[in-house]
Order: sequence, then structure tokens, then C-alpha cells
Amino acid sequence: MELNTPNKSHLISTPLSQFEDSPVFNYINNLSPIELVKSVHSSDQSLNSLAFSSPPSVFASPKLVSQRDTRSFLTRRQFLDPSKHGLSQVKDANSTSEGVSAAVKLSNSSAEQLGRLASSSSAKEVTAEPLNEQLELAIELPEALKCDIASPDKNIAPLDAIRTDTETEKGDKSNEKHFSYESEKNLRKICRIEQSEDEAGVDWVTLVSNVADAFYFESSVIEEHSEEQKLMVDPGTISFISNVLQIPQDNTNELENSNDYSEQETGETGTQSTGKNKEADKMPAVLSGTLLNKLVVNDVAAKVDVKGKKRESSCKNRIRRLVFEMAGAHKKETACQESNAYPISVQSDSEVDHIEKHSTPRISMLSRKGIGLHLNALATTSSDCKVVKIATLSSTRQETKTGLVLCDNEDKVIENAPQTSTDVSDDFGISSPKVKRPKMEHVGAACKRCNCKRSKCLKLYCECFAAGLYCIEPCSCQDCFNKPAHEDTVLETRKQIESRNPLAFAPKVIRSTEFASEFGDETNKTPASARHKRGCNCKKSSCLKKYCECFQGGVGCSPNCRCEGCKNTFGSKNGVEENELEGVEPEELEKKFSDVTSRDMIEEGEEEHADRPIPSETARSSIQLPMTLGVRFSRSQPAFGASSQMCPSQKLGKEIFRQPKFETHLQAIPEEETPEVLNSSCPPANGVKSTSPNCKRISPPHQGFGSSAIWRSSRKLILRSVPPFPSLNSPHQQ
DNA sequence: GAGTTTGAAACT
DNA sequence: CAGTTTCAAACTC
Repeated sequence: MELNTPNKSHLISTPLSQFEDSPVFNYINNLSPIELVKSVHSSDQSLNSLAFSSPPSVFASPKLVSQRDTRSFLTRRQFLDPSKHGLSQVKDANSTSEGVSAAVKLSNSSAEQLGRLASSSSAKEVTAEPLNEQLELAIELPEALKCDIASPDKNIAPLDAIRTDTETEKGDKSNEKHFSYESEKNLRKICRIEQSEDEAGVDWVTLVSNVADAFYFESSVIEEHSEEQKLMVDPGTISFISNVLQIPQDNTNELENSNDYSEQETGETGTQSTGKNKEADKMPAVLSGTLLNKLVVNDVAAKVDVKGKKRESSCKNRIRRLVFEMAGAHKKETACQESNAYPISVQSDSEVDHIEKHSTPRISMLSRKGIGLHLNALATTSSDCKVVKIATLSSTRQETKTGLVLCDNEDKVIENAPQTSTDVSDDFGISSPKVKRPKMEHVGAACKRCNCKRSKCLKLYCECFAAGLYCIEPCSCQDCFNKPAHEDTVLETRKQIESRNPLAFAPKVIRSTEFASEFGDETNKTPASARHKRGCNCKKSSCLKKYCECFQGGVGCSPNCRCEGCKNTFGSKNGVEENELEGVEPEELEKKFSDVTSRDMIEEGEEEHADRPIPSETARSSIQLPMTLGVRFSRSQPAFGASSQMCPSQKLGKEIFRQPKFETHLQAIPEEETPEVLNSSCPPANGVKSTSPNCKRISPPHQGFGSSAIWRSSRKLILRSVPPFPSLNSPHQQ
């Protein structure tokens, strides 16, 4: 089923061979590796890649350009094969910050790049670098992207090295071939993903064929229309495309095994591809652009061939659907978890193992991908989740603009936290066959199609908007502006809302299980481990219906709740207090109070905590208190994303370090305070997290999470990755 | 599917 | 900050 378009790829490939034969090519090959290396700029291969993809976008509006750069970059990665990516390695920092300039450079320096490829062998060796470094790199990568690649990151170099492995092969191949090959590969991945994830019976084959057609079409037309198309492309589309491409890749990675590192990283650098490849380079960029056009801009791009248009439209819908479905699948899992009290473990053992093995690369991918996952969407199931979260955050920042993701109603993410977990797993390619969304039914329930009529889906009333998702067809909304076509409006609105409440888009439910799971803690299984950030205000539902956000999130009510007659089955405010307080010593109580107080200070909307009994969770060691304070500061910062991101990560790290004790009781303060994003990282609601066997395992040796030391390292990474409060609003922010 | 209930979000 | 209104989901019939 893989690809129906072998012919296409074949056609495309021919030019490459010719290219290779060209004198220029030979010349490049003959270039000494050393020289080539000089040309290389470590940090910014990615930048270059971006530049390649984005050149056309230059003409577009500034926003678009910036977005495209990052997005296109991400997209490219996906398309590029590990083998192809080699070319990209070298480039780096120099090029970058300016996507356009970089692009120009690329074309000019193609020869150099080719030479680099030749020299790649040396670079390839680098690949061997320790995973830790890779992780760091991966994490950092997002930052770099955010920065527009301006700052060359040393870290990046390793990635490049990794990429290089495949480069040698690439060097020989023509860009076009790569492109075709990649597209095919991607398609295959998609198909696989679908198969694995989607049993629903989507017509993947058709989708694939369509996609392939689209690509083909593009390849043929790109040169002619690339610029126009790009200009016309809707910004939202770009994100969309990136998402689509990315998702498949991730999944594929899993499926495809070991090459994750090479692939992922290669993908990044690969995009740059050697100079030879101006054309080749273009291809990925073009693809991204064309896809966008096809998907979104069909209307606009009248210039495209009729054929292409038709395909585009079909592809568009399908692609979207694909994306969402995938996301939805993840969501489904999460949803299931939530609804069922987390019957489903997010990750199977195998998954965990896989993650461990490949966590680093994946993380990097995520960050690079800029999947556009909203913070809300972010969630992690296991320790890996932590990393993932970070990556996502970074990615979000990178993309700067949005974080918005098209949401398929069917698969709509339930709620931030829960959803995220699955999403993340998918991103990582974690979604192993085993993991298949156990409960589609739940998913359906979890997935909500908004039905907004008066809010235009631009207010938090809209679930899609609140979740950082774009509305899609399944939605029954009226006068919807929450679509890629209105990205500017959406971003603007989001910005406004964030200005009012920086955590408006943060996950509402904070879960402490993450850490606990890592520590092998099972205590978190109890709903008490998770809490609603602000608490509910129920008066008539007794917190026994979905009207109650706590209940809906599968968490017990906390002292923060102002509910009346709370009977929350996940843990009533009173019940929790009683239970937790029982056996607590006076000292602990004091501590709890202090924690609560600190918490209150930290949390914006929260009120009255002091009055209320403090849950045992809150009570921790005296050490915690300081931590909390630290978190607060971070939170005070403006951008929700930043605050959430920064705070949580910091908190987490601190907690981990300082309080190993928490293994058993990690929940309390830190959790609540932790930014939603972080929280979300944990498996959705209830129990998924702690309950799932995976959680225990989660400590990935690979990443080093297993040991506290590792954690430290992870922490470092996290901190790095977290930019100082990037605001979603400013797409330009890098 | 229409109408009601509910509580969060938005507004004043 | 408190009170009120608006809104859309959740729920009921």
C-alpha cells in the first residue's frame, strides 16, 4: 500500500542522476572535506534548511515568512530521508537567522554543501555522541529555532553529525530523487501509521495516493509556481502541513526502527541538503509550500494545474483528517484514560523501551517539528513525557505563532492534559501497535466537536479554541474564525486572552503523577495526585457531573475548589482533605499551610486556599516551600507559555533534586503550581499516569532519567529549552 | 433533536 | 473584586 506513485518518484529521480554526472557535481565531490567543513556552520543547519524551504516565502508577509521558516524546516525533516540529510549537516549557524539570506546562500553554496557531503564521512563519526548530548541538542534545538537560528548552537553540531550518517548516500543521489524517495517514504509512514493507529478504516490508500499525487504535482509545478504558491499559502496551512508531515514521521520512526536518530536528525539537516540541491532543497520547501497551497490555498492558487487542484482539495481534507486522526488516536487514548479512570496505560512497556531508545531524537524532532501542539495539548505519560513536554514547549515557542492545531472533531483532543499525553506519544512515535488506542469509543466521547454559535470560536467557550486547536469540518460551529485562514485573528485573540490570563490556555488539570511515575511511585494512582489548577465552583452538580471541570478532568477536588456539596468521586474536597490530613502530623500541617499559601500566591486566580484545609499532598517537606516560591517567580512572567513552561520545568527539576521523597507524594504543591503544560505531560487525568505500568518504567536509561543525575541533566536541558516567555502571539519571536 | 441545566468565561 | 451576563457543553426528556 505504500505508495502508489513509484512512477512519479522515478520520473523525478532521473534528473538527479543527470545532475550527478554534471561537472559541477564532480567538482564538488572532489572538494576537500576540510574546506567543506569550514563552510559548514554548526548551529544552523536547521536554519539553512529553513532558509531553503522558506525562500519563496520571503515575499510573503513577515509573519508567514517566519512561520514558514520554522515550519518548513520541520516539514523538511520529515520529508528528508536520513540518508539524504547528510548534506544539511554542515551549514549552520551562519546562515540563519535570516531565512531568506540563508536560502540565497544555499543556492550559492550548493557546491560547498556538496563538498560537505563528500566530507560528511568525518562528520558522520560525530554521530556517536552520547545520547545525553543529543538530548540536549534536541532540546536546545527548539530554542535555536525560536531564535531564528541566529545563534549557532554547538549542540546542533552533534545532530548534524548524526545526520551525516546518511549524508554520504545522499551526496550521490540527486535531490529530486531524494524528494521522491522521501515523499514516498513519508507516505509509507503515513500509511503505516494509519494502519497501526487507525483501524477505523480510513481510506489511507487513497489518501496516500492523493498525497503522492500532490507531491508529484508539486514537483513538476513547483519551479513554475513555487513562489506564487508560497506567497499565497496560508500561514495556518504551513503549520498544518508541518503537523501532517511530522506526525507521520514520528510514527514511522517507530515503525521503522532504529534509524530514528539518523532519520530525525537527518531530517533537520537533511533539509538543507547540499548545494547541488538547490533544486533538491527546493523540493522539500516546495513541498511544504505546495502542500499548503493544495491543502489550504486551493482557492487562492488558481495558478496550479487543474489536476493539482483537484488533488489538492482532496488531499487537503484527507491530510487534515489524517493529522487529526492521528492526534485523535492519541487523544483517544487519553480520553479513554480519562473517561475510564485511565484504564489504558498510555505506553506499553515496549513503547517505553522504544522511547528510551529513541527519546532523544524524537525530542529533537518535536522541538523542530514545531508540531504546533498547543501547550494544552502537551501531555506526557511517563518520564519520557517530561522530555517530550519540554520539547513540545520549545516547539511551540519555535513556531511562535501558534501552537494551534487543526482539530478533527472526531478525534478532537479531549482536554489538554489528557490529550497531550497521547499526542506526545505519537509524536515520539511512541504509538506502538500495542498502544493502539484502546478505546476508540472513549475517544469519540472525549473528542468534542465544538458547536459554537456566537463566540466565533474565538473565546474560551470554544473547546477547540481553548485547546489550541483549529476548528475543522466536524465542528458544527457557526461563523467560525478559528481556522487557519484566520490565523492572524486567532493569534490575536489568543494573545488578548493570554494577556488577561497567561494561563488561559494552559491545562486546567495538573497532575503530579509524572514524577511519581518516574520514581516508580504508585501513590499517584489516586486522583488526588492531580488537581484542577483553579478548582471548580460547582454548586448544583455536586462535582459529580461533567459540568464540574475537576470531575471532567478525572481529578478530585482540591482546597482550591469553591464547590458546594462536593461529592467528586475522584476525590471530594472534603474527603481528600480528610484522607490526606489523617495521620498528618502538626508539623506537616504547618508545612501544608505554608505550601498552600505559597501556592496561592503563585497561582493567579486562586483564592482562599489558606482558609481551606490543606490536602496532604500539599504538605511536603519544608524543602518544597522554597521550590514553590521559585516557581512563582517564573510564573509571574507574562507569557503563559513561558510561565507554564518555565515554571513547571524548574519546579520539577528542583523538586526532583531536592525531594526525592516525593517519589511517593509528588502531587501537591509542585504539581498544582506546575504549569499546565508540564502537568499535561503526565497522562491524562487520573490515573493513567500513575496507574499505568508504564509510569513506573518510565525512567529511560537512555535519557538517563532513571537516575537522579540523569534527571538533573534533563533538567538542564529543560531549562535551556525553555525560552524566556515566548509569547504565542508573536510568531516572529524566535 | 429540542429544551433545560450548569458553570466557566466574559463583561460591567 | 464582586455581580451579572453570555456562552456552550452537559444533561434530560
